Amino acid sequence: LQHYTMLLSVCCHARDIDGALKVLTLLESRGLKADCMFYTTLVSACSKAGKVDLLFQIFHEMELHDVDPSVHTFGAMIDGCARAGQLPKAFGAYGIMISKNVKPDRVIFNTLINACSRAGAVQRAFDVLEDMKSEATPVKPDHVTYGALISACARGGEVEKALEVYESMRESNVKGSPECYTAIVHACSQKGELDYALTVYDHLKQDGVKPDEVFFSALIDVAGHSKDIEKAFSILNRMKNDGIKPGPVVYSSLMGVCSNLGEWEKALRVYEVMSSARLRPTVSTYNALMTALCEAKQFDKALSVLSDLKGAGLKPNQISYSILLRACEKEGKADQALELYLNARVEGIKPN
RNA sequence: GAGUUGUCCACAUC
Repeated sequence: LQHYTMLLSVCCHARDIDGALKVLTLLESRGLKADCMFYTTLVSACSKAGKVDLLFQIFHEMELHDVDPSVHTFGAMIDGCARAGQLPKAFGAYGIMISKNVKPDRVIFNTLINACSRAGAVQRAFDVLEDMKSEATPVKPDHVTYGALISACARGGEVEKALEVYESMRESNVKGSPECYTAIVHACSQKGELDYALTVYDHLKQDGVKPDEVFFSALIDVAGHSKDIEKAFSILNRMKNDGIKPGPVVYSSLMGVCSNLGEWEKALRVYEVMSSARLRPTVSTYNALMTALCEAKQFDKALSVLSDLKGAGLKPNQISYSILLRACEKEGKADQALELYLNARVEGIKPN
């Protein structure tokens, strides 16, 4: 069983669901019995791959084999339903859990809150918060709870409410994670509230939380939405002052800002800075650069960025080709469009 | 060996 479980881990890590299922078949063909963790790992893999039906099939099989699902199993199920945008099913899984007398823990409640968040059911997320507090043995919100709630409000466009949650987090004894601060900064970006976002940066330091790259990336994005490209670039210096090296994550955001503001030459400069720092751009970095170039009618440069992308050993994605195809459309380059389209197909990219 | 929160890039939707 240990060996098959290791094999399963490998498949799940590679996001190879079919392989993962084969491991189950193999294991059974050898007369072995999968245990709860094994099934839960499978359920989690389905969850990440968005395969809800398969997820329930595995759950069913688990029951057939008399393996009792644990709170982890239900957590993975609820999350899988949520990722697939199936809020009723998520609560359905929760109901099954209760009926089996499995006690919901904090992770379960956090998962439910996140499920509501993804479905845009902000009020319901707060209902879950009340539910957890009024359990027989009350479950206290933690940093994940706060992060999920802030994100729920931000997604629902309820920035004021997000701020309330954020403030109550800071008033509580719960120490926020960088995610919570990033979420509130992101909420600011909707309103172009650069000043408040920078205040959050001060809070974070006051609160003794170590900012990470994603946090700075969010700050850069807010500066971009406030159309302040100088501020966006200056965030890099703040990072360095905090002893954090700018990496591909922040450069990717910066590239996005340049692109949104039509600054294609600055975008190219960012690209050069990245290469001289020996940072590997991500696909989204390349996409942002191609967008900037296409909007500036620098189509040939955009094409050479595409070949850089491939040369770096990365795979262009659906977005990469959408950007270029749209540029072809605007400039009447039908032949090039067809060629790109055929390339995309050959590379296994499905049109949406 | 298993479950939960954060950023950026095209399009579409509102």
